[in-house]
Amino acid sequence: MEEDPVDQTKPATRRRVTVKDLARDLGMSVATVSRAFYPDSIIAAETRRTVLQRASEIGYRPNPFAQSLITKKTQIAGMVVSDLTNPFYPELMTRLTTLLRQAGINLMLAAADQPEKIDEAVDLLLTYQPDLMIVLATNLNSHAREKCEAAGAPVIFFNRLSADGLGFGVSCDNVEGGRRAADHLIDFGHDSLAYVSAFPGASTNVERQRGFCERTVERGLAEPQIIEAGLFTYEAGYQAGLDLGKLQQRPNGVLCANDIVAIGFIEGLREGLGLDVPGDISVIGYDNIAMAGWPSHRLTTIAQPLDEMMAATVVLARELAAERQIQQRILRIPPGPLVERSTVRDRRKGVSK
Amino acid sequence: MEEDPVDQTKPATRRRVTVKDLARDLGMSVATVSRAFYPDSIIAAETRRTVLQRASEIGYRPNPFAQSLITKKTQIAGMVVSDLTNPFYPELMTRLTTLLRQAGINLMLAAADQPEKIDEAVDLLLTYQPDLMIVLATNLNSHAREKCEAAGAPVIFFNRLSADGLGFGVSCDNVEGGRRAADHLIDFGHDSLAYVSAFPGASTNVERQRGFCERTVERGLAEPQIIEAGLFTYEAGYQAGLDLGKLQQRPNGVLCANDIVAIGFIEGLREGLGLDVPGDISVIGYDNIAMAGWPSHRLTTIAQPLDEMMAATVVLARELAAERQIQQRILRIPPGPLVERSTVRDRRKGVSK
DNA sequence: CTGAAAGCGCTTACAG
DNA sequence: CTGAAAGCGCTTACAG
Repeated sequence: MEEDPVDQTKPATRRRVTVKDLARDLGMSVATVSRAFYPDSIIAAETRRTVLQRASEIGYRPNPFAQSLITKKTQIAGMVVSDLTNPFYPELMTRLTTLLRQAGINLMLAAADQPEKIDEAVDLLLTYQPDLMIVLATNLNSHAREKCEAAGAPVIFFNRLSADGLGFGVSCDNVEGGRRAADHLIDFGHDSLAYVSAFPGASTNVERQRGFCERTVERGLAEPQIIEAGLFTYEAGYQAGLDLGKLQQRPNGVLCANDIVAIGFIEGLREGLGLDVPGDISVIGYDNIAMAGWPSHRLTTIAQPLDEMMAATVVLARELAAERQIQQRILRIPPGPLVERSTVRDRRKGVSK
Repeated sequence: MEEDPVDQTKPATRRRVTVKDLARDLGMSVATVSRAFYPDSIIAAETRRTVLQRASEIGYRPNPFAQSLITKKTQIAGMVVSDLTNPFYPELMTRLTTLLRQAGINLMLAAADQPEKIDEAVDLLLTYQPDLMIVLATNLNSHAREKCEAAGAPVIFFNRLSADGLGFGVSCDNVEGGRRAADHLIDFGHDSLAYVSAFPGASTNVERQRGFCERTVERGLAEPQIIEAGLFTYEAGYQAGLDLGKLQQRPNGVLCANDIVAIGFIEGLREGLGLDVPGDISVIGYDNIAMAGWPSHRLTTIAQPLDEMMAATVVLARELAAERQIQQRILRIPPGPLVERSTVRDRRKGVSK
């Protein structure tokens, strides 16, 4: 029947519809059409409605590249990650990306399997003139931070703060979290404590340790012993478990720098040293990742106030994507609750349980 | 001493250096300067050297937005993810991002905590005219795929293929992987097999199941029983473990759709049914994620040929970012080896082990 | 091989 | 409130 020789053999040129097309279609100038997309610009309400209406009909959306050439804003946030083996971060990334999208901000990724290579990745990303950077799951040195700022992209440190305390930061009160862990252990009759330390340059690690140790001493116990795991990984935690054997006095209550370290640590204790958790030693983690709730782990842990932390980040990101200069600041969110599961034993004497 | 009143109080205007600046600096035209950055353009080798040299001295890099306005290429790949709770994907993301960066391709993220919302995320991303999309850890419906292609972004499905078999795909030979698992179990004396199925719409799941079942029958055993977990998650695997109790005949060898399901499944068996793995039942996973090697799991599993899969993806991405039209194709990589750990027992009679 | 000019798709003073 | 014009930072025919 061949009634339809319209088959477009040309290579699907899919020319995007442009502001000119829409203007012609509406019999308006491109200037007017353009204005309809900016809430602050002066344009008749009726005109705006017409434009927006027709735009969505024919599928017009302003080309963000052309926009950014003029506005110097890209609505792009750079997300800098490295250590994605800690499940805390993937869990976070999807949600944060979703939230930012709802605020009209797109995420470009700068990742590096080796943390030292993160600078190169950031460099390429900077080429795209992101309005801001969000640093997750890695350490960004001051030099790199300055480079971002020089390129017009202020940086938000999520969860960890930068070493020099500059830049924007969103983090929970890790000192307080550490204190709570100490209280919990001591309340439950533990009298010999230890802290499993992870990356020494990470503020989270340092602060949790400080809170934990401070509070322990305040409560009249000896300063907790420190076991250096060195990294925020399962493997490092596992090794720390083995290393516990080298301590002169065996602690009966331990706070680990985070959940993934705690999970490795407990395995190390069990497999390597044949110790029982919580029978011989009680262990607390930090973060409350999904895995902490798995039957194989049932880890008692301090939760992070994730929702609040993300909400704060989005607010910050919106401001930075919209405005020019904002005062740098650090946002501190109170720590989440201690989630009791099965890795802390009640050692109180005379307490029937 | 106040010898240095040079403090730049102006708000760090950081005007980016532009092609004009560089041209003026070199006493050349902007056209010539521009050409230096395109290997294929006609320009004296000497001139190119000079330009590139000076460019890197004063920190000039072409503005990709301005470039893309003309070239219609953005060097941006959209990465579509959703289910990041499966550790397989985060492990992958960092490495893939790194590799793509080395090829000069930047990654923009489209994520959604609920898989149904992925379309909206893709929509916003499309605004940035990515040269291609890479789909990971989620299902993209045909409609969304067509939308991407209509917007000029061909899509590469990584690990999973699209339901309709269209688009580009990089995946290992999951049928063969399933067959190997069957062979291993049968070689080790198992005679009653089962498959724990995950998301029914995922090609990985379907193919592994098919290979496993086919081979089992070929070897003369009864068709494996199917336990429906429904999702690629720990929780689904755990529930499947409990559900095993409902089977009329208890299998002694099981292949799970992937590692994270297998880990949950084993826990379910242990905690819920009091069964011993591998004493009562042998279990094999698929992927060989880092967690499979942890002492708490020691999961026997079929490895994915990740390096090859990523390399193939990068090659594809480069082509798509550079050229106009490329024939769609599916790349099949042979499966990785079966990694023997501690979740499969040797049941052969008369074999001293 | 190089340069002057047009133009990519937008926004934004500047007039009216 | 709207339109004509300039210009963002580039690339690419087109001449030479």
